Amino acid sequence: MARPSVKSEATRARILEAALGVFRESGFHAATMREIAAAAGVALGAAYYYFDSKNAIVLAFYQKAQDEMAPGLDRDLASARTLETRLRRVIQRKFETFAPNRALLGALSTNIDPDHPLSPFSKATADIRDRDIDFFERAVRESAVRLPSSVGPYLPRLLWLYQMGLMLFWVYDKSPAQARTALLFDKTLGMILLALKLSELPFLRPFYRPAGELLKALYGEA
Amino acid sequence: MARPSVKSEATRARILEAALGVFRESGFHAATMREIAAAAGVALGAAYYYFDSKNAIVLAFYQKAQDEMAPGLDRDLASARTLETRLRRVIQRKFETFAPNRALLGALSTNIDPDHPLSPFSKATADIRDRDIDFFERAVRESAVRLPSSVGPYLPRLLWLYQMGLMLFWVYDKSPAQARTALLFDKTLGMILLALKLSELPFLRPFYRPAGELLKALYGEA
DNA sequence: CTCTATTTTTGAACATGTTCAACATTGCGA
DNA sequence: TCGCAATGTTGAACATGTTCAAAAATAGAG
Repeated sequence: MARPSVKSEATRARILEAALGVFRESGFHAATMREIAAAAGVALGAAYYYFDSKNAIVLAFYQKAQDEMAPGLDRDLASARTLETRLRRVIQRKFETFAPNRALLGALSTNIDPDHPLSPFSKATADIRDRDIDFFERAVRESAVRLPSSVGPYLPRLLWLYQMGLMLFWVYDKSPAQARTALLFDKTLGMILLALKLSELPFLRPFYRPAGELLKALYGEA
Repeated sequence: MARPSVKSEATRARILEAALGVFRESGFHAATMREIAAAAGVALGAAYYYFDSKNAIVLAFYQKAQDEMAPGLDRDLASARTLETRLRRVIQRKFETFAPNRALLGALSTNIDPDHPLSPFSKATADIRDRDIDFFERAVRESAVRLPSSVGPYLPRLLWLYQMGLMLFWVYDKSPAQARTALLFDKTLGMILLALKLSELPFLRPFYRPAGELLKALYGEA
């Protein structure tokens, strides 16, 4: 009974690298599994031995990126106290991590269908998603900010959603150096934080109450 | 030089109907062009003579639905004055129109990639989109509501985006009778209208100013 | 080392979206 | 009515994601 060998791992890595290369070269769609296999120096079938599908390769890429990103995120969170700085750093790091493969990220996040394997909302990406949300959980939990009880429990998931939207915008942002995304990020983050502060004003109760009710109904108690 | 004959139109319609049937039966993905052609009683190639691609069939479906929806929307807008009622009716009608093909709509809106033909943001869907936005333009323009100048010009597009999000949520809403979507619709529409009213308070300037700046930068002057 | 079970590798085969060249039908001017 | 150009129809052919049975390499027990 042979255990996963070093050689096997190397072959897998080689295929993954080859795939990323081909993806960068021709884009996710135009890239063919035959090209990828050829670039990795293996037969077509071998690619399928290591990865369930072309989609699965993209998932593996994201998972790897997430692994590499984690220590940096730990540092980010360790060195900042205010919620604004914490969020800014966490999201900024995601941008930086994926910058070299910005286009490829499109293949992963282009699908909204929760039944599609590559959707950010699918079961196949649940692990990835939970790990991602966890960083926002930490960003919120250990920060010195008073949260309205109506949104508090849902804030990490909402922030993840917000950041997901930003990433989507970024992936397809054709402005130089993705300046539009930078602007969107800057302004909206400010607005979000201001909205959280304003939620303490009794005056604005009529606005925040339905939001709280809605979140409770959609996400459940918890 | 023969002009498009009645017979030709009939064949096209037959293929479209057959396709919708197969889509409803097996879902967009599982449906094959060969099935569709067979169901329509034509050869595979004929389907491609009338529709550029499988995707194009979905576009044709949406376009037809839009045509059928237009008179109703006209009536909706003629018979309501307040912005809330106008928006509620317009969006409600879209839900009702697409209800029988809710799942199929997923095939159209699942993709966010602006380069994907079936994306609500693509060039291929620009006509459809513009017509859609136009209804929101009318809903806003002829209504008796004071709009903050900072968002006014962008409101139709923003509302279209909002409604797009609702439709997406709805398509994948697995709750009985899509009750969750109904709740989301009800609460968020109320919040939007309240937000528009609150925008007149000088007190909340710090919140609305960045929003206006952002919209101006992203959408341009206009 | 030898043998066997497991892991890895291979490429043919299959299904399906799409293209295309050939064929059939139709409309119309003469 | 005849001939021809435009329109409509056909199915074979192709590319590509995926499956699979068979072959090759490998590891470990004896």
